[in-house]
Amino acid sequence: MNEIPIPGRGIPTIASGGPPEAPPFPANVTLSDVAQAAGVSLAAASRALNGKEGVRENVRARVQLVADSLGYRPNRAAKNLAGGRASVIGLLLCIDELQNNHYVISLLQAFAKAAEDHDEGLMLLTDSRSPSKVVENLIRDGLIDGVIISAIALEDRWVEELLDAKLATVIVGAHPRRSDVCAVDVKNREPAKLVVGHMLDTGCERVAMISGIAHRVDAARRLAGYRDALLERGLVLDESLIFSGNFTRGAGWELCDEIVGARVDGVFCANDQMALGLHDALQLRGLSAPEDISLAGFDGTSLDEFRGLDLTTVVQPFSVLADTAIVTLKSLVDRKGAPREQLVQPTVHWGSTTRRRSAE
Amino acid sequence: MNEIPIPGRGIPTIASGGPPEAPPFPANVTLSDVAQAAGVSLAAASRALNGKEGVRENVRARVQLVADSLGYRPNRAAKNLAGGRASVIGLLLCIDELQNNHYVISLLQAFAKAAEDHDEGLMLLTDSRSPSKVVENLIRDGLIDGVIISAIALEDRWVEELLDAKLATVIVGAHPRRSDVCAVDVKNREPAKLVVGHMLDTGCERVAMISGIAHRVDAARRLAGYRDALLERGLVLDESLIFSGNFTRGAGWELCDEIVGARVDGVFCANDQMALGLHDALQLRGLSAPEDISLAGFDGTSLDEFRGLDLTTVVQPFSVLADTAIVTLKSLVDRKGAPREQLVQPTVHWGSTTRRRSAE
DNA sequence: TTGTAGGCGTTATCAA
DNA sequence: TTGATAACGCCTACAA
Repeated sequence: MNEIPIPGRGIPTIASGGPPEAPPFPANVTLSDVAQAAGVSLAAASRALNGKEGVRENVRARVQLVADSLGYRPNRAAKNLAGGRASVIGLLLCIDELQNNHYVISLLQAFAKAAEDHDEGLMLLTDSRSPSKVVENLIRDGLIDGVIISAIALEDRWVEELLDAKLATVIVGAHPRRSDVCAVDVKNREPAKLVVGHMLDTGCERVAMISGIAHRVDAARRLAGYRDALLERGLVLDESLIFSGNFTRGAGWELCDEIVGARVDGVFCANDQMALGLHDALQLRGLSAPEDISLAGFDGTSLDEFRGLDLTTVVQPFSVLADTAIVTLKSLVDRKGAPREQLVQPTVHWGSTTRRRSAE
Repeated sequence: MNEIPIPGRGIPTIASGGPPEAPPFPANVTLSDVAQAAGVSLAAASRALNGKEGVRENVRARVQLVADSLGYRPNRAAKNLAGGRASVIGLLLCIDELQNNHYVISLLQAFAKAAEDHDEGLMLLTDSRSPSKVVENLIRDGLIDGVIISAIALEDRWVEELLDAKLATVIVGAHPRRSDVCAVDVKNREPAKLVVGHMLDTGCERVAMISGIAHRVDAARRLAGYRDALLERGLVLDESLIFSGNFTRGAGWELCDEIVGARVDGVFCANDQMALGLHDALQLRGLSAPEDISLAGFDGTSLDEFRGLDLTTVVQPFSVLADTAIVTLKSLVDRKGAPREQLVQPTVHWGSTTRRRSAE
């Protein structure tokens, strides 16, 4: 065992004490450097640092100390190659959605933060090539431990291929058919019912809905919530008040005429984007919310709109969603199993586009 | 040399012919598998596949063929560990900018595509932690070959730290002070001048400008272009017509009153977001472009706006920007050197918010 | 032009 | 509880 510091590497011994003289970026210090400095074997150092058992507590503490003082950082490539985790997760999104879909952007943002919190790298995967190509790469490249996919931002065939592969996968949102996959989603039905109910309870008599893309699970659930609210109050369901949208701002904008023509006094939109589009169109017609029409959305992605607009909306807990998804994925990677479906509770932001309860 | 397929790995020999029986994802085939199947050594196979010299052409062809038929994919982690390139690049952005900054989103989108074209992985790096922390990780983790940073989407200290590190770095945009770094940017001054000139040449007599964040290079250059256009036509520069904005939609919205009060008949905005905000505000006042006020922006991020709005704007060639940046970074990683500053030519989209040339 | 062998930094499997 | 030692998959001198 050669205890002499390797020339050129400049490994400070513990005795020489204190933090390194702060060269901006000390030469890479490897596990073997740490082991040497701590006077233990490579294996012991590895175990100590990874929290595995089979190390005396005082040894573990010493190794940890040395590692810290040396500024040791494990090399992820090596870690990965050696069969450990890569500590990198993939996030698969529809690249084109990024442009105008605020939900996707918020998701991306949340995952960026959550990944950092979990000390995981975040690899951005996109769908511009064929699914199988990407999936292949994912699995074989050995660069990531698992994938998180946004169901709603991806064509079905993508999701299918991914799920059929044996890569650890967590889906954010719900899959229309498959239940053999871990999914993390926000509750859709309940809060939709809550918001619509609120409109009905604060003076609205004809509440319309702009629904989302028909075949999507979240859209269906929000629509169900709308129905729930009406039925619960013994109101008849007027199908002509359900306008079919597509989650885009343009949809809300274009449906304005029809909606105004239907003489409604409240509109629940399946997402904020459509609510915003509708709001703009209404504004141009000199109509405002909630005076003329109560307005509510879903997602909470428009809270920071620049103008006064303070939309009532169901706020997705993006950070919780991301965090949960990552925890689930890690658990999957470690073969610890994970719950099939986890529904996260959103909050409702009661903005100024709906009336306040008279009781308040 | 054992030519017998290793049990459990199921490596199809060439003789057994054709593409594998399409198990969705054949067991990982390694370089050594390829070498074995091709009847050459590991080293030879490596050389052949990596285009290094010292391999007979026919051997190279054969290895390539075998590799393809086996569906060989190099393991990036191993490649990286062995000192080769990781084939992963980092993209460092300000995570909060993602929310409302269309430029950043477009950039991200472009890089996602470009990275895929170059067969590079894209690691999303964010600025939520301290710079040095991230930089450290980048350098030591050994997962990425270099970083691309968006200058305008990052605090200066970030850029500084990154540049001071010895990691291969390309900056998209311009750095206010440092010139010792490779930068890729769009031309700002010329096209700004062109657009403003167009407004002046098509009947506008008082053209205002909403500038961007003062200390940013791109903002300064666009402003310079505005000045150029006026001066070139021998017009006096009315400083009161330069309104200071901050690149947000809200800025355009809020400046509307002032601008209308200044009795201008044209406004050049330092980016599209401000132009959109201004447009909305004008529309609410019953004013429209170009009848009342000619309007132009910069970036080209609003072309797909949902309503009729067809804004005249300088369109950034995002894909070219991304491609150039990646090529430059790769060249840097390979220590081949690269040009200090590369300016990419944008195009101008002549929309309906400015008048047409009378000649047309 | 080829092949052999050593090493990249970790983790994991064994003996001790 | 420890510590050698063999993988992991690849690249690259160096030797043949």
